[in-house]
Amino acid sequence: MDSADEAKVWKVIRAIPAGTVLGYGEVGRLAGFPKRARWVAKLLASKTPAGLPWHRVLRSDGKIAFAEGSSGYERQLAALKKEGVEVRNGRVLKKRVVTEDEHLWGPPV
DNA sequence: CTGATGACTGATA
DNA sequence: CTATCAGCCATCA
Repeated sequence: MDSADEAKVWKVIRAIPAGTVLGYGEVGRLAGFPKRARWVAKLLASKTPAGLPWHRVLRSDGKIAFAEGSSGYERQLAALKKEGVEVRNGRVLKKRVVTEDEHLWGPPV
């Protein structure tokens, strides 16, 4: 895994609009890695850059990936609510995704 | 090399 | 709706 691959992932995550969420698998797919959801999760677990909106990344079913009650869970939940995302019992309602919007890959940040 | 593990996913019952 | 199961893939003992 080169840092270039990681950079793609960061770029995708940074492109997620506030109040919107994406799944690990979707982030991986948009970054060009269809079957690396776990790898993306691993990246976030250890190499998350400062300022990255990692809290906008959830499981495919819209639930927070952390165990309920854990510190990470609390932090992510708070951050999501703060951005206006509706969360019910650890699950995000009306999950809005950016899907295949190519403008995502427009001008470099 | 082998097997276990994990911020995962999709199919099935 | 929840519960299992089988893939998936990088990392580590």
